[in-house]
Amino acid sequence: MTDKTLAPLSPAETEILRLVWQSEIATVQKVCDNLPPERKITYATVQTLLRRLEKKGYLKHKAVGKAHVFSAAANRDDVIGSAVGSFLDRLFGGDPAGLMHHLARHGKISETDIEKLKNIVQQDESESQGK
Amino acid sequence: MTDKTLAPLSPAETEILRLVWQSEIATVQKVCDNLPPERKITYATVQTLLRRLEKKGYLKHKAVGKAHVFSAAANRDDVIGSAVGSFLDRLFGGDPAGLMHHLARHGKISETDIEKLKNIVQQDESESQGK
DNA sequence: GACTAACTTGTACAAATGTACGATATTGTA
DNA sequence: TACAATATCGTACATTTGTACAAGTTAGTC
Repeated sequence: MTDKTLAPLSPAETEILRLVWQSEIATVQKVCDNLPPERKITYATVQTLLRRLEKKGYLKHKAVGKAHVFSAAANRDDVIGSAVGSFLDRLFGGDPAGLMHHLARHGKISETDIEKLKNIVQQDESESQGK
Repeated sequence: MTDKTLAPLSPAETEILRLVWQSEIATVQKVCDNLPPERKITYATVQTLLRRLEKKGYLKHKAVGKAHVFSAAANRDDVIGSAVGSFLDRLFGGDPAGLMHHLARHGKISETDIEKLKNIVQQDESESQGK
């Protein structure tokens, strides 16, 4: 057992959390810089979201110079897993195939992508076999 | 153009909307019945959510007997598309492959699923070719 | 050592969300 | 036709969410 289920992530928090995961030196400024250009949101707002993410246990920070550098405090894969899980529940009654189906039908995934997936799954199967 | 972007769906609303899509005769009672057993939520709450969904333009209703029967007022595929889209943006920076990858790595999809996907994609490709 | 630029902290606040009660209306039934 | 069961309607309300300003702090610079 790693962490006792953290408070749920809000959409805006999720967005910011992803950016922190993405950059190694995640300071408020850095996160702002990495926001998509169409995303109009002030420094102060990003800061608030980071604070909340820390309070909820998704992030931690250490002071470096006068700035705070944020980093993951919870396992990224677990967090993604639970976010995907509840999204799947809500919109597809928990069925991943429904989601995949949607993506495939709308050209969100190519044949190449599918080939890669196959490899991953096969890889996984042989692993659990050998175990 | 079909509908001018509706107000965003909240998680709870999404959950209920799916149940309406699912049952042909979606009355408040029916939706309650179809909730997963672990989901503790009263009749009144479901009713409020349905009302809000209607106000937002996702549902409409007609009176049948003393009850209201709800049904889709917006294209289901479009709604799912935009829900998936923003979810993807927030958690995977818009990259569907990231999501698929996650699902594959966590055994959420089998080789059979993948085979089916391949068919869908190939189908699609030949269609757009012939057009 | 005083300035200034870049930060953090404290706080605010309207709107959206999740959840639900009480009152009123409708309908089939005894 | 009066009753009981079942619905809807109006409303409420504590939290959470999204967004952000103002005041205080820190660290390098002249």
